Amino acid sequence: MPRPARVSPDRILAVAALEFAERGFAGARVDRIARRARVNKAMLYYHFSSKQQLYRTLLRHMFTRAAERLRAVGAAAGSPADKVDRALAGMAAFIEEHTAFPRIMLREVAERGVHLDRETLQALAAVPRAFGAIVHEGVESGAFRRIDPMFAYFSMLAPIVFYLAGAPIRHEITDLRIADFRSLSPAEFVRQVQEAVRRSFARDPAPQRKTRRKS
Amino acid sequence: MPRPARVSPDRILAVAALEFAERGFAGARVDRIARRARVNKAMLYYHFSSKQQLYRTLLRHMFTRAAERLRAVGAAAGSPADKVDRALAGMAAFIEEHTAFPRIMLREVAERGVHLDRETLQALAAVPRAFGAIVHEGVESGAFRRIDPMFAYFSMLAPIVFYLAGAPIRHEITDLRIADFRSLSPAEFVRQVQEAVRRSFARDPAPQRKTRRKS
DNA sequence: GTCTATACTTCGATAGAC
DNA sequence: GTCTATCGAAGTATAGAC
Repeated sequence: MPRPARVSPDRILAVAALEFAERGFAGARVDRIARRARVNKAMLYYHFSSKQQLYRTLLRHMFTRAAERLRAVGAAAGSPADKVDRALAGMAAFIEEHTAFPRIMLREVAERGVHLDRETLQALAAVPRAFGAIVHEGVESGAFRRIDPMFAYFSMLAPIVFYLAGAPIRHEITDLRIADFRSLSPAEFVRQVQEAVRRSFARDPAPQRKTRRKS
Repeated sequence: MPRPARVSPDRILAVAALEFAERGFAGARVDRIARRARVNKAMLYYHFSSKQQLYRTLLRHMFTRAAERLRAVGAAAGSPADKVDRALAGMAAFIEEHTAFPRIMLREVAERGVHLDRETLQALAAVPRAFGAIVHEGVESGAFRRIDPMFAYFSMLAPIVFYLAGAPIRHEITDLRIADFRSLSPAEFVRQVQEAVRRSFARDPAPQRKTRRKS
């Protein structure tokens, strides 16, 4: 290892994460990113050829890290149910460490992924795939009922992303005395999701009424 | 009723929903909204005093309609479990009728509600409140286990919003042959959520292992 | 690799006639 | 209520010295 080079690209990426999370791609200002990263604009354009390129690089990094974390959970020892618990807790921890992550994901879903190129989409796809591997193992081993992996992914991750990212709005509503939206702490919320998922995925729950419901 | 007045304000709002959903508040262009609504910019500013005012008016309308729909479900006859099913199906239908709605919600959560004033937050708060009323009834009547209303709201709605809004990205990933993300149809996905929520909310499921899990 | 200065474009909003 | 024309601010990106 020669030297701790690339200090300014890394600092630019860290600042860009905050800016893109806070304002979105269109609202983000290259000037502001450069200033807060303590480099000038020309320097930023020297490292990243455009605003879009900077954005894509940032997202690739984020998705890759999140997927690595999930793959580590999947590869570790434990029952499928334990892995699901740990995957949930792991993503919640990842989100609290990288608060920009859920906000950018929320925005990108709303934008239909228009800013993402093939490479970035590949990094993104690794996240649900890591989730899917865990769920698949549980289904194959008979620990879970037959569950669509994409359904599992969304029913697990979406509530956590939404709840954590939605905290400021709930606090605002509570502070203005519009309604009392004080509710579960993030940790407690994650436990509730774990509990719900455990019940939902379990192979043979208590025989409910045998009625079939329509839409 | 004198006349079908206010045709242009309504048309502006309809077009603005598409523009704000597509580009976000910062990315939305007032010029584009005016052109696509077939009014000129000065006319738009005559009806809505600013871009922000237009945005807030739009959101108030959307939230109000969604909440009304949910309150209708809550007020109708049926068991709490049936109402939960119908609330889920109702929100999915609402989203498919107003595709701008989930995208704007996603963005607004990411923005921490910075564009919303008191009146708009009031309209927003009515949505989880209508959900909460249904869940509360189920808990009180003993049909459901003790569930935090805010947890119920997020675990029900977030997957549907995310899944429906995320369809274009999944299709893109599938089309580029990065991964096969073809999965459940929207209707089938909603049924899966209904099934999962039924299992999760049920009062006394099959006694699982009595182990307690940590984080 | 790093800087200053600026070219070029597009935006939100308004003036003022009709 | 509706229009055309335009202002002033702010944006992305680059030129060119060091």
